[in-house]
Formats: sequence, C-alpha cells, structure tokens
Amino acid sequence: MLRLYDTIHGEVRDLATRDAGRLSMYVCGPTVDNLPHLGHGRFTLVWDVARRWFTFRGLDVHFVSNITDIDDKIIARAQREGTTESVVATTYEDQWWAAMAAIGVARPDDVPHATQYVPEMVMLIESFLAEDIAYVISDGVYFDTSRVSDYGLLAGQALDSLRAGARIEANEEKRSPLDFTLWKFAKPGEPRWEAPFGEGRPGWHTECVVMSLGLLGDGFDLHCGGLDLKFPHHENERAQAVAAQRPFAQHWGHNGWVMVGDEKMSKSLGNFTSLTDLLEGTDARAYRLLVIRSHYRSPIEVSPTTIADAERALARLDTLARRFDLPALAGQEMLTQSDFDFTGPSALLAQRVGALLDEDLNTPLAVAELFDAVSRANTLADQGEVEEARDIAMAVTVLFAALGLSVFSAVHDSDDEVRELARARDEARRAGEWGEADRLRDEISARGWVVEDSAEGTRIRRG
RNA sequence: GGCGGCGUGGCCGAGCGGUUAGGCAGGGGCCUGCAAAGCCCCGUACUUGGGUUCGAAUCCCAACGCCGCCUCCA
Repeated sequence: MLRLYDTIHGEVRDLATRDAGRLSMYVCGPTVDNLPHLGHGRFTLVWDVARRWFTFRGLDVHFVSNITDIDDKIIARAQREGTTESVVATTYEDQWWAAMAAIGVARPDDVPHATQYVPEMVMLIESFLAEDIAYVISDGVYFDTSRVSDYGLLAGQALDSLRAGARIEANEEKRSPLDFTLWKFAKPGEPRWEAPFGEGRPGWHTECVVMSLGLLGDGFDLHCGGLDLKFPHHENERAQAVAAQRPFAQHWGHNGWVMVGDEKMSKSLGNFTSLTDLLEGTDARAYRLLVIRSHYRSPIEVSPTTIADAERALARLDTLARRFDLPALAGQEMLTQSDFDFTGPSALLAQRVGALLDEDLNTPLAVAELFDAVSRANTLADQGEVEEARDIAMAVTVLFAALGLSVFSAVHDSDDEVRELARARDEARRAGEWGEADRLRDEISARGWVVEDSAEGTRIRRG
C-alpha cells in the first residue's frame, strides 16, 4: 500500500484511491508571467517523481496540472511591455515547457488553461451569489468565508484566529478580511469575459477548483502543490468545493521550499534563481538528484555548491553505467515495475527501495540504499563476480529511472582528432614510451576529455 | 498577536529511543607504468540548559538562533 503524508490529518496515511487501480492527481501549476524559478523546478520534480513512482507501482495515474494564463501579473507585464496578455502567457508558457523538458518532467495528462474554463467558473460564481455565499462589491465578487463552517482546516487555524491575524485590509467593503476574490471586474484596458454580474476575469482560487473537479471529478484522490499554497489558495479552493457541496480532494500533499542561501540572489553572484539560468551549463539531472536526495517535505538548499555536489554524485552513477554498458532509461515515458524482472541479488534491493518509497516517498533513504548498491556492484565486479554485479547495477539504473533520473554512460561522441590522439597514446603505451603517452594524455585533456585505461580498453569521456 | 517548521560532523542531507544513513569535500592505503575509475580505512556530529529513561540527536520543559504562513507566491 502506498502511503503519503496528508496535510489535513497531519500524518502519513494510506493513499486510498477512489477507483481501484487508478489515481487522480491534481498539481497546481504555474502562472506564466515570468521565467520558471527554482521553486517551480522543485515542485514539478517532486510531483513528477511521485507520479512516476505511483505509475511504477502499477497505478494508472491521471495527472492534471494547470496553466494560469490570466492573472494580475500577466496583465501588468503586458502593459509594461506594450503587448497583449496572451503574448505574455504564450511566451512564458513556452519557456515553462522548455524548462520542464530539460529537467525531465513528464507532460501532464491534461493541462487545463484558466482561460478555457471561464464559463464554468462564471456558473459556479453565479450559484454562490444565488445562495448569498458570494457577494458583489465595487471591484468584484467575493466569497463569504463565514459560510464554510470548517474554513481553516488546511491552515490549521480556526476562522476567528485567522481573522485576528489578518493584516490591514484596504478594502473596507469586504465582509471579512479573509473573504477572497472570485471575480475581478475589468478596469479599462484589461482583458474581460462576459458574466451576468459584470465583465471581468476569474480569481485564481476559482480556477483550480473548477479545473480539478472538471477533469478529475468529485472526490478525486490527491491534490498537491507547494507548501505556500496550503493557505490561502488550497483552503479557498476547498471552501468553494464545500460550498458547492462537491466532495473535493481526499488527500493533500505539500512540498517544501527551496532555500537559496542568504538573501543575496543574483546572477552576478552566481546565485541563480531562475530555473532557466540554472539549466545553462549544468546537467539538469543534478537538480533532480538534489531534490530526491532530501525528503519532499523538507526545505532544500539550492546553490552552486549543492548543485556541483550533486553533479559529482551523478558522475559516480554514470561511471557505473559506463562500467557495465547499461542503456539509458527514463525520459518522457514512465516505467512500470512489471516490465522488469528483479531476481537474484537485485530482488532484495528493489524490495527495500520500494518499501522506502511506498512510505511517504522516502527518496533520501532510497537514494542512500541505491548508492550502497553502487558500491556493492563495483566491489563484486572488482572481485570478478561480473554477472551478479551487472544485475545490481542494472537494478540501480532502473530504480533511479523509476524516479525519473536517467543514469547513462555519458560517453559523448569524441571527435576524430581526440580519438586519433587516444590511439596514438595506446601505441606509445604498448611501446612503453611513457613520456610520449603522458604528453598525449595532456593533449587530450586540454581538449576537455579524460582518458581511462582499463582491462576492457581505453575509454574517452568528457572531463 | 495566532499557527507551523527547523537548528546534525568541512558542506549538503537522512535518522526521530539502543544499530555505519548516503553523497560531496578532506586524510591514509590498495590497484595502476603514472593517472582516471574503483575498492578499503579514517574523522567519531547532533544549538544550549534542565528533565524522563537502563539508555536520547531522537521524548518532555525552558532558553537562544533561524525560517515559513496568516497578502500575491510552487
């Protein structure tokens, strides 16, 4: 049984599914008003890993993640840049998918866009107005939070306590500072949709309820997002579902933050905060390894140091793949356990790693287990137990691939020139001309390559 | 003010009552013509002060420090 921490209950619980063998999962996606940042990278990686693991374990996962393509920030950017909202949204959505592809996050099964669901949202808001659960004031339509008796469930605080902590609200017309926008009336020049209660655009919280329920249906299984979305976003989504008398997500998952060292976060300091920047010049797999090396609910430190650390750890894995000539796995397509045959020494490994991941996705312990297995495989190979070693090494790459981390030989195509130098060096070595051999090695490394001598022959790899 | 989290060896990061986490970096060794890769060994860490316990990094209390949410945020 798969188990996962649930925010509402505050404990790890069985991830029971509404439909046997199927898991419906909604992850709040980005607002496309800017380049994706490291935090976006983390949440997408965390839930991509979860999705992949659930799939690996045999569940038929229906994974939905939205794109918020209309929002104040998008409007602001469009005005600032003298362009339209849809140009801004399209531009940054393209950047988003490019970054997702780069970090190996699989495409969701459905990608609802907020602007495609406006009529449904209008209907929902109308029904709230009809029952006085929502009310109209000068700048828009608001949701009356007092109408939901258990409001504050996700926040872990009662309505009164939340209200007491609310900051000074500029809008005096609201019944309560906690009441949130369902619909914003359009100001001159702003994009607008028709609605009986006035032209405007939907509020963010309304988008996600409508899209998640619309695509996954009542009482879907799992709703995920960053910890910061817990309140008010998820609280407000839930409040609307409750008010609409529709069973909502049965299980809530929230991932931890990305810490970027101190407050100094600038490209000039090499302290990149944009995912796009990070991906320039680093192996994207390093970020995934960094993410799975810690628990998804813990904060992680992302800095040039921790990324470089992960890159070196990755090299150790790639070296293993090179040693056994293992094929690269993972990518857009997801793996299923039933496609693999874990027998012999790898059976125990797969079983242990599986048990760890089944229990609230304990990726750090799973990774530790896998690194142990790397040592074991190398040791066995050193001792000549090649078959057994290969079996374990293979299982290591499969299990990493199950989490979306592709381990591969990284034998980049060296050019003819480098290959010729290597051949010349081999000849020199055969002739015992060590001075010449070393000189040739220097030439090879000056071109950015590393030569390795082994029983199986000379290998050239990227340094 | 309310709610919540965190402080682990040089760095990252698990563990959450008794066992070597793991990775990276560092030191020593084996292997190698020399390297690279790999393997072995090493550092003996848990903010502080009390307490509970046969036994605490792990539970309780307090203090200090850091962070998050209560406003848009992954």
